[in-house]
Amino acid sequence: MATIKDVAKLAGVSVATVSRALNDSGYVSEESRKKVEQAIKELEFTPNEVARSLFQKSSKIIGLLLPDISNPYFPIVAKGVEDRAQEKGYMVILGNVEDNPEKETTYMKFFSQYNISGVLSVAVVKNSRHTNGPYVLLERASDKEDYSVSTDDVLGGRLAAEAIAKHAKGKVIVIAGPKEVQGSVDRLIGNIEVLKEKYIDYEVFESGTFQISDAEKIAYDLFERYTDFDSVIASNDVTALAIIKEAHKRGLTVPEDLQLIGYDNIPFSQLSSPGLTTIGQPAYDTGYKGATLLLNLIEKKPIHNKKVKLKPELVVRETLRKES
Amino acid sequence: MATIKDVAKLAGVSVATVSRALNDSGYVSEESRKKVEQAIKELEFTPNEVARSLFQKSSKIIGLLLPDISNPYFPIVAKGVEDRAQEKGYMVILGNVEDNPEKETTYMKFFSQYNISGVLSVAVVKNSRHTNGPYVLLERASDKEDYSVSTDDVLGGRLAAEAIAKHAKGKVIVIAGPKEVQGSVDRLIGNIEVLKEKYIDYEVFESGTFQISDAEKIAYDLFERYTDFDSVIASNDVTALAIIKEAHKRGLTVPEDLQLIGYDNIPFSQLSSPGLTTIGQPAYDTGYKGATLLLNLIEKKPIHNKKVKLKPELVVRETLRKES
DNA sequence: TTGAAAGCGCTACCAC
DNA sequence: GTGGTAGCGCTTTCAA
Repeated sequence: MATIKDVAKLAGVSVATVSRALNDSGYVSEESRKKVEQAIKELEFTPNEVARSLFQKSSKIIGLLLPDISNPYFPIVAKGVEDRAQEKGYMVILGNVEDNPEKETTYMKFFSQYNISGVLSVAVVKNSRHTNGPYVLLERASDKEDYSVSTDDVLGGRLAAEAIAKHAKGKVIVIAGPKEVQGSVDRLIGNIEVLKEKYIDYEVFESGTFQISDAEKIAYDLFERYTDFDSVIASNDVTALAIIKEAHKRGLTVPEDLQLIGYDNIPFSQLSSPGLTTIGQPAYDTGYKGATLLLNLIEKKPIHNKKVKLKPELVVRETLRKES
Repeated sequence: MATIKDVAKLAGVSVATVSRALNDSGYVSEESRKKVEQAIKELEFTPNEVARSLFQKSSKIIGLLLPDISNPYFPIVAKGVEDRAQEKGYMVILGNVEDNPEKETTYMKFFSQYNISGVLSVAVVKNSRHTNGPYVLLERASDKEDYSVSTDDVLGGRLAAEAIAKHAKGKVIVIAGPKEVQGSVDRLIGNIEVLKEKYIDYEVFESGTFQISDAEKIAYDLFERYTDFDSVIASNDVTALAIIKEAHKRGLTVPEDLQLIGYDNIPFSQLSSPGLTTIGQPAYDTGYKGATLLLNLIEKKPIHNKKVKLKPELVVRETLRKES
């Protein structure tokens, strides 16, 4: 690897001049610039970012903390982050924290050891802000956090309940996600608001988890616990998919015997059969806009909007009954 | 952030001693070590990895190149890599290259700028070895590559075909993945070997892609093109799931009218209904063992096995007919 | 407009 | 056993 010294020698100037040319800082004569550019090309020189960040105390890397990379929703967020980061010449380091505060702490420590310039977090843990640097919360915004991009979950909850309400005949079961997650309580609020407005009979089933591995158990428990329902509002797509499967196992047809709606619009909700009607979370946008916000913070650009709110939308497929 | 100098001052020793204590290199008296440890604790000192890597010309970061992070198979691989890396105190930087050689080049350049100590690649692009450092290929091993961990795809292909053959009545359609990918040609070889051995009527349908977005089109084309088949061997689970859906749309029941088998055992194959019978690729193990191999390479430990081969296995669920 | 030189935090050599 | 110091590759004063 060629260094800035090699470039300087070849170009017949000092390293200081090369550095200035590299960063467009200070004065460099047209002539010197030409010579430097030529030398850079010849040596295939690329600046060593490690040395650069040692001096600047900040590297062009951002950290991304995800709760569960095997849940297909998060890779999409990650892709949004990655795309935006790459546009701005940043790399992203990914940390899978699995709702484990210890892993989160470990990562935050790593991050600061590497002079990471900012972090994006979808982690669930409260008070997890172990950094003084730029930090933006994704998806699970709390009131106290300064910067965040999240989806209007109350609205999403309303959308889901409205869609279900239109064709509900019997009781509606609402599956509630973990109470610690603001987003899932908001959805529940939205669900219930609508159900009450329309005087629809419902019951809330606490599932208390978002982990993919538990979805099947939830589905099983649901049918063991209740019998007199014909509609369910699931807390996420994974759960909804598990419920479809369990319903089929029990000889029920979807949506005739049981209609249901998911939440997230993960890629697979499209491939299930019947295709899952769900609420689309703008996963990619969340990542992309989150990264944009973070990068603006890092570059100390003026921020118009500390809390970006995205809108969810109803994605109609085949798990809701037709007009009845 | 406290630095090594602060520690030295507080402990009343030189920075050299602190460094030795930190790295267990050279002699440090018990007394000095105690004082240093005390000072470290007091100042909450953590070594600056950037400075360390500037000197060592290598950071405790490994790069992971993935072809498509939204394909649920890859996040599992990533998790295996991440777990192993974290055990050894390494971080992983993730790059989503989307079978795009340019993005791959960009990442490799980033990696070298950050003195990354090694890279793990599941990327499809040939001759993509833009590095002289430790490099291990995952999943898509070619003959020429020195280090790799991959699954025995011919065996996987055989397993799939054997399972299908047991209950095939009419023609079997074999969906072939992209020819550029060694793994998918190997699977096809395995498929055909068995089908020929058993004198089963089959046809090969070239799909030419692994991208999730194309799966539905492939499924549609399949039914438009052929009518006289009752079994399909899909090139991956995503495609298989799309075929189930298309079959249902056309009023066919699975597995009675159409039996099929996937490949990969992605998490969702379990949640589909009926549950998808498939060939399990040891995704997590691939990542975990790949990282182990890479880390051994980095630490210049003796390598027993340059090309690790993992065994696929049949995962029986509900898309194959019972004994007929 | 340019270059010499200091220094970012750390490691490793060498002398004591 | 220990400490002084050079130097990793870069940026940024400061003088010239």
